Amino acid sequence: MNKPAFRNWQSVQEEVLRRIHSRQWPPGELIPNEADLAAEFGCARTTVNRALRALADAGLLDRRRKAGTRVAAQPVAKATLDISVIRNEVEARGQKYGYHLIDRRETVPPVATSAAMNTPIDAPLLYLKALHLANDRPYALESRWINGAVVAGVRDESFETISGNEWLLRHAPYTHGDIAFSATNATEDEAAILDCAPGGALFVIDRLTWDGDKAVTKVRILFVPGYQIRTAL
Amino acid sequence: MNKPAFRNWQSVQEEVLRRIHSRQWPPGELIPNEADLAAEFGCARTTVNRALRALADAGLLDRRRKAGTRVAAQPVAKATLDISVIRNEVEARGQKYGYHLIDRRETVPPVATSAAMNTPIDAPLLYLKALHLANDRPYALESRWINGAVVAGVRDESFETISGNEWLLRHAPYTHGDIAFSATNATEDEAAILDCAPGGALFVIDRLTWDGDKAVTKVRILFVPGYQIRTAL
DNA sequence: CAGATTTTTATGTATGCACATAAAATCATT
DNA sequence: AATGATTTTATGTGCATACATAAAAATCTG
Repeated sequence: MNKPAFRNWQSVQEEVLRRIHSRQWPPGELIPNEADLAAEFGCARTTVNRALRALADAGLLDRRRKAGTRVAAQPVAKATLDISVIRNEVEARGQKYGYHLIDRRETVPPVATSAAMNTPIDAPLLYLKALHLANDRPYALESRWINGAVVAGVRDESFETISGNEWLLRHAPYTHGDIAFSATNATEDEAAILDCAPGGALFVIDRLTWDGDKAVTKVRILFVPGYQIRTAL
Repeated sequence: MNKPAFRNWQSVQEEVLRRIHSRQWPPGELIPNEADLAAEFGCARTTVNRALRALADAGLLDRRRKAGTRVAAQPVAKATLDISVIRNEVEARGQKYGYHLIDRRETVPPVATSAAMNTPIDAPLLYLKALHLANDRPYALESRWINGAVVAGVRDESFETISGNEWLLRHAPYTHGDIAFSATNATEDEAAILDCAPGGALFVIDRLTWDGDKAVTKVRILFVPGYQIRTAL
């Protein structure tokens, strides 16, 4: 075997990928250790490590100290979705973005909401309901609860020209959150707002955001029928 | 300022994260360069680099050569979904997994399918339709087209005891693919199979897998109403 | 032989150094 | 002032080395 000289970690990664795809290293198989690969590729172990680590991050390799590195038996496809600001999403499609505030009030939320956000059962929260538009057509309906006790200055914001989405991103720090995707049938109300048939299948994003142990905001976004969120594998 | 001694890249990352979350480094702001941070943290620049690179990968920092590193103005939340084998998904919930093959035939697909898979319009493909069960209840309905010209040995597999999902993972190499999530209303047929109301909102995963420039398989999976896919941010 | 202990080994990471590279900033030239 | 060449600078990466750490494997011990 001549030495093709793998001079950078990307080329090493490509070669490893090639071997995985070609089944030269089939799923589940133990691959040579870093030192050996480094010798074979004619580069430093650091470089091999970088390449393998990236592949492990991507879910294609399983690595364990001492046990070695093996090709993932079931490459848990990691679909990385970019959940951007809706405005950006719409504009990225080359469409005109529009925003319309439907409701804004400070009120005591349903118990399910205060429970999920871990707020006192009788504590009022700020509620926002707004419609996002693409080329003047309904695009997504956002219903949001904001914890005014955590987010400074929300009560002074009318949200008539900026969505909770964007405002919070700019003003509310957060440490972590979780997100869920699902599908639901449009209620009569929702159908009227989104200009679709009642019962239409809506794509749903539910998101709960925390700053330490305090809930910042809980939002549910309903997308019009036909909406797709896509990504490469 | 005393020196807290940041001895590893994780602790550096934590500190940087803390400064971002606390708005000490607000969104859009340029942060000190690697060398300065290394000096401040009392570690090597390499270590700072590792920490910042990881954060950039996560979408929290924007980095450009010479221009420096700044806090992402709009931290595109990257939701990383683990699309595992359905069997694993079910079993991970502690439920009993079941599988039932509904249909298997070799036939010429609809033009939309052959177009998407870039196969000759009159070329027959292998079609599979199967139901995944959790605790003996319908869980997901899989409809799949497989390119027999690309996948060796598919024609010899009955798929009566193993899903296309798992079989392909073990036997068919692939280089890339794309995936889309959406919502749809259950047809009469689908409702009957999934034991739900016709028109019920189903969560949909569409996936198209390639090996180089040849399509390997195209699959649509419909999940029963109520299905959620979730992840942390 | 079971169970505890030690050894071995592959990955994980910190460091100093060197150089590559992209892009902003500056300077030179017309 | 517009254009183009040059310098500067922050990030990107490679490498040799050293040591840390987890976990498998081997060894010891009762």
